[in-house]
Amino acid sequence: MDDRYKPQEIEARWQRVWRERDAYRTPDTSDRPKFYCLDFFPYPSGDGLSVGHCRNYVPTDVVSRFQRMRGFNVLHPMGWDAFGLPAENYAIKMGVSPRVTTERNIANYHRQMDLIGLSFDWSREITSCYPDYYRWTQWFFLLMYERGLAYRGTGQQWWCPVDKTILANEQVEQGRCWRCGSEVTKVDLEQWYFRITDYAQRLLDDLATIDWPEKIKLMQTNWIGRSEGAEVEFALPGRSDTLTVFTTRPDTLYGATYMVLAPEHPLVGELTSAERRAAVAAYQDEARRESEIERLSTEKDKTGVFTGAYAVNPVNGEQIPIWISDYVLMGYGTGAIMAVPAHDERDFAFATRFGLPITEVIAPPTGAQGTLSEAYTGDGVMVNSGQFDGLAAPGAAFAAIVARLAERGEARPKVNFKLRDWLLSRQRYWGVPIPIVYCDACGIVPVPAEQLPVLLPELEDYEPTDDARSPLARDPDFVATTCPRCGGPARRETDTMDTFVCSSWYQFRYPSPHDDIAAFDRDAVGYWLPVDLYVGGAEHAVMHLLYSRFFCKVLNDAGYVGFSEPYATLRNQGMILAEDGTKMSKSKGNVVTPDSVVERYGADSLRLYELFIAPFEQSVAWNDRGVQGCLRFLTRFWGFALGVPELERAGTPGAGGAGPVSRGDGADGAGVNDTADGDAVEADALDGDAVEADARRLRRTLHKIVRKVTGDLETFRFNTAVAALMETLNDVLEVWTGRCEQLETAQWREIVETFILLLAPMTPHIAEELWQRLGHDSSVLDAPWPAWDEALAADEVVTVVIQVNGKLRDRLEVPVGAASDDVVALARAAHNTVRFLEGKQIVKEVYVPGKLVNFVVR
RNA sequence: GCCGGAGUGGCGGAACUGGCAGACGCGCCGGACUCAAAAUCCGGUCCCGUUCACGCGGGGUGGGGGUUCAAUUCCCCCCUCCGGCACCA
Repeated sequence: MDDRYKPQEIEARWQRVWRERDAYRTPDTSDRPKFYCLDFFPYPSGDGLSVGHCRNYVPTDVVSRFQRMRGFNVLHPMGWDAFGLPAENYAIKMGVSPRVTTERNIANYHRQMDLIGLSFDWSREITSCYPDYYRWTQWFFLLMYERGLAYRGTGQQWWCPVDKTILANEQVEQGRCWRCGSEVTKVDLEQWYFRITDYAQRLLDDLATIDWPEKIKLMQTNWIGRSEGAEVEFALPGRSDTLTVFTTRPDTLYGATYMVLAPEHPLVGELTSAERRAAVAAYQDEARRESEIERLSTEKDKTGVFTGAYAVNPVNGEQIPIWISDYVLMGYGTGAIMAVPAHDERDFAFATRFGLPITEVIAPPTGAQGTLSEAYTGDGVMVNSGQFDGLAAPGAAFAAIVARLAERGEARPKVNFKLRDWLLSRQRYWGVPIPIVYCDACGIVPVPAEQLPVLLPELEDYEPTDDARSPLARDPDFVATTCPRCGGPARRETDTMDTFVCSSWYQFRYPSPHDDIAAFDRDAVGYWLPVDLYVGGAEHAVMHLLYSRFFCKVLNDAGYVGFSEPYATLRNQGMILAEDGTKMSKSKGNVVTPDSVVERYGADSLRLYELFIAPFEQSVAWNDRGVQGCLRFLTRFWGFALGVPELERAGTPGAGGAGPVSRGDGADGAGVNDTADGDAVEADALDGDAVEADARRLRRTLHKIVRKVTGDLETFRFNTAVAALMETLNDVLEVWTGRCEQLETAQWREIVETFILLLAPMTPHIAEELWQRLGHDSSVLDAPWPAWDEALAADEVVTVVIQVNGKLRDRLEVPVGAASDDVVALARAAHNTVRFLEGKQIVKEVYVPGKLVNFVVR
């Protein structure tokens, strides 16, 4: 047998063997505890996987293998979020069906995942663009519809002029389309929504029950945007209706000196006086034309116009002018505000610009200002507020004012959320058809579940249009149907669903991926879910991760599942940047693929480096030379591992068993090297002779590394696990190459086999190969994870640091548990310490057992 | 602007509860092997000073202050970078 380490050769061989043995098949039932380990649902892009994607897949694979060795029944599946715009855009450009390119991309992803040795159970593969999957996506839509959670609504919506589709709120970032980056505009359209706002409070509350990164929880909390306040009615002179505003500071009501409506507010037309009509209409027009980027800019000066109308402040009966301005948003609260310039920065800027009165009603702790140079938004005491003067604000004042106005029905406590309903219809082809039919007689009719799927037809022409209609609208065979209710002629809905709908429920599909009577098997889902470990990038914090939680809660309410959070533990991997520290991108030509790395260094070295490169959650620049370092480590381990059976065959008697072996200069030299300073002589005395010391030391090292790697894998500290393995191998090889005959062969075997087991989750191919070469018939995949003995891992001797006035002066080796008086006495006499104590008075002695002695001297 | 996170050698990083700063890896320097190169192996590698040398001393974790016998770690102020939100009343 060739004894050189040839990673590509053994990796290809074992991958074939594992495939033939179906080694990654997860049984549906098992006596073992379950562990569901899931990666974010990937979109199979034409660019294939980069080493950046591996930063996600390698750690989850390591955890899956680790948990399997620890006795869990592990579900580690993979599938494809296969609908979406890139394939469709490519189809428009090249005339190739998105189905064809998507399948090609999937095949490539699958190949690359196999190449790096991922242990997916491919029998559970799911593909969201296949009818056997999207049939159930449509079923979920019907479930939402039945429960009153899917509705059609009109309103101003985000429109991406490049992708030619409507976008949900979460999918617009700083006024730009999350996918293509072009500026979005607003259009009025009737669209389909999911009523996620009904779940706002629960989506917020349940964050406390899940083990997710605080950063993600915070982002969701901010996105949901709960704020407590009150609704207050302002009377309109000469009219029977009132103007309702939402405010979080009812305690500032006496300072409300004007009101502002959003330009789109429905009452603007009616309220505007004849002489202001032209100016108001011009402003509304301007606001409508303005791009979202311009409108959202907080830099620009406030703009607005007076409507000529007035409202009555309910606390003091004063008439205050009503303005319109684009700084008030129609989509939040009531689209109208009471403006309190003295205590709100935006109102202050507006009032200053237009010369509106500013009345101070909250005095800061330093006393009332009289004239304000900026808005005071802090806590204080009410002033200029009639009977309420002197109340603490907002604290007591908030409740007092609301209670007083509530008596007359002019105010009520109110909680508002920033979260909006999820707009899910898309005017594009490559998505799930919405299972709805429009009948002239019956109106909106859902397609009955037994008639699903509504199949997505193949088209000749995928080009989207500017009129906000899906390309499906051009296919008469698709559009024309009969009404499921009355049997009369009807038209199909031609919009498709946001692909985030597909990915909101896929985690329920893997336990029963081929179920053709339900979206999922309840027992299987009851066994496997919630997902125990979910891993993906932080960029989906308020999109997929929010939608998916919402779906789970709806299923819970509908009685399909007994839990309301789908992902118990979430972790976000850091990004891998190119070697120059910039983002990897095809256009810059700096993408590193797993293919190129595997070709040069092998999959195990790639995997090891992905783990070693940095803490899991941290972004970091790629460095090919780092992979080289991992290959060196594996090569050195390979040589050692093969040397052990060789030693066994040579029949060299072990030193321990055959009694102390006199080794002359070599052993002495090593001993001196090992315990260079004089203090260490004591340690040797404890352990008996030097031969025995090596055996004991390596046994301790071995138990320590098992403890270390186990703990690190449990807590996602892969980088330090790898570093510790490298360090331990260095220690082991020092004895192995210098004086291997000092240990019994049985101990060498124990060391090498334990090492193989520790490496198995991270570098499965080399582990399996060496496991076989060491004489095992069964696969290392099913070997039990090694245990450690706390007593054997415990140190016998510790290094105690000696400080004088906090400065390091010397070190001392003492037995664990040595009496503190003895240690301090030894420390005081240590040869370097003495120089610093001479002629000084010791005012304090600090002894931290097993750690350090500090003499404070004067 | 607001809310988070992070600043440690030439580079990636380690130091888990306040207790030896720089583990491990890369790179670099020197050496061995080689006709040569690659690979591999051995030694060195935070900065300054001092010593023939083993050593020894001083400084040092973005900057400034503080608490403590002791601070990369805790507190206050400031600077820089990254991420999120962005007129949400």
